[in-house]
Amino acid sequence: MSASKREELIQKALESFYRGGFHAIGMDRLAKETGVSKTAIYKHFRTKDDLILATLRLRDEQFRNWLIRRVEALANDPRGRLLAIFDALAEWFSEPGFRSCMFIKASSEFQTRGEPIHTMSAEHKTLLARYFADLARAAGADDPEQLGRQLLIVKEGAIVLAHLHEAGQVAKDAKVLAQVVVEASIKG
Amino acid sequence: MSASKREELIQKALESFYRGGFHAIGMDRLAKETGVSKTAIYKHFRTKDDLILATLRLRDEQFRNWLIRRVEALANDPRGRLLAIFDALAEWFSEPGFRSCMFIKASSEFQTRGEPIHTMSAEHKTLLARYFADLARAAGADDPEQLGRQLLIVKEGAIVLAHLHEAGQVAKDAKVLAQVVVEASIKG
DNA sequence: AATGACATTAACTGATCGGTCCATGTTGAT
DNA sequence: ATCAACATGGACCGATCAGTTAATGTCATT
Repeated sequence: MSASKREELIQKALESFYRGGFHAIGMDRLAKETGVSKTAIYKHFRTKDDLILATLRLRDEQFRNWLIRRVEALANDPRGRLLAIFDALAEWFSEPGFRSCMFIKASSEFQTRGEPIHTMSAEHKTLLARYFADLARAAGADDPEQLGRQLLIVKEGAIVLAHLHEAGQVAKDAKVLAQVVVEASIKG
Repeated sequence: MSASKREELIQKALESFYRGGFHAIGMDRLAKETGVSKTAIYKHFRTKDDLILATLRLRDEQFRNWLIRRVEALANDPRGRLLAIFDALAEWFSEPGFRSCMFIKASSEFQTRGEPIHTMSAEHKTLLARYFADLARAAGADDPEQLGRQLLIVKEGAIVLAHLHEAGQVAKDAKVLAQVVVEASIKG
């Protein structure tokens, strides 16, 4: 299997797991949906968990790249970018395929601390917190790390509720919330 | 099976599902863990989903009762109670058995809108938003519904992150965040 | 003591689980 | 043309899935 074929498999597995859930999607169904035979899958991934980890690595990269680019496109100054996070989120929520965050779902199904999938989910959130903190620092926040963590809390809460309630309303509430906390955290 | 026996079954099933996950816990294992035979379970619940719904109804009642009582115990004025939500959360996060929110996990495993379990999860969050809005109204918030929804966003985000990162730190960040937004939303 | 209503265990259904094995392609280098 | 290397589908493994059936056990009422 070529490297691009392998990436294609991971991408399709990602979509299947995202739509169907990790435990709910079996390897047989996955083989059918990806078009790659089970034997071929197990040539490249020792276990289902390994494949899940590969999809999460891809998702982490794709999501953070997407977010960073969207934020950069939507605003030019650091303070504006902190708020643009939530405009990007609103766009995501309104996509027809939106089904919450893959890592929230992963940590819901793999709950034990120390479990690789759980750890991977935690790391994804750590990287986001770091990105937010970098923006906060550039914007001159009094405590950029804290502001970063707070904005991450808002983001995660918004995702959970957008999946359950009216996503447009949730996005608006989250943005107003972000404005308030950013305002309060940047005295300059 | 007596009514109290039935409640006991639902309570034990709740704990099993909370610890193990909904798809991951099979009915055989559930029978073993609850001490109630599979036949007896199916006498009272048509399907596994029906049993899950019963556990969620119980959880909704227990969690909201617990939260309301904790909040009432921790503060006497409405404004203080809005913030006490996050002191109660901190207590919950530090419990050894804390494993995120049962409804976030339920909506992660049952993702389709309209599905009873998904709907039930959404309703739980709606009831919490209503409670928060009631407190916000009593505290004289400019837009109590909005403040209620915003505090719910903070709560859900904090739960997700407390499950992944250092729970104590998350609780502190959430409380500071809540203070800022409450401050900004109550001009009186 | 006999009866009826209920709970129980345990075997069983067909389907699916994660994972393996094998016999058959398909391919590229010699 | 041959051969080695690899990919393939599909059968297969024992275990488990949700859910059912039937035979046995328990117990209160009569």
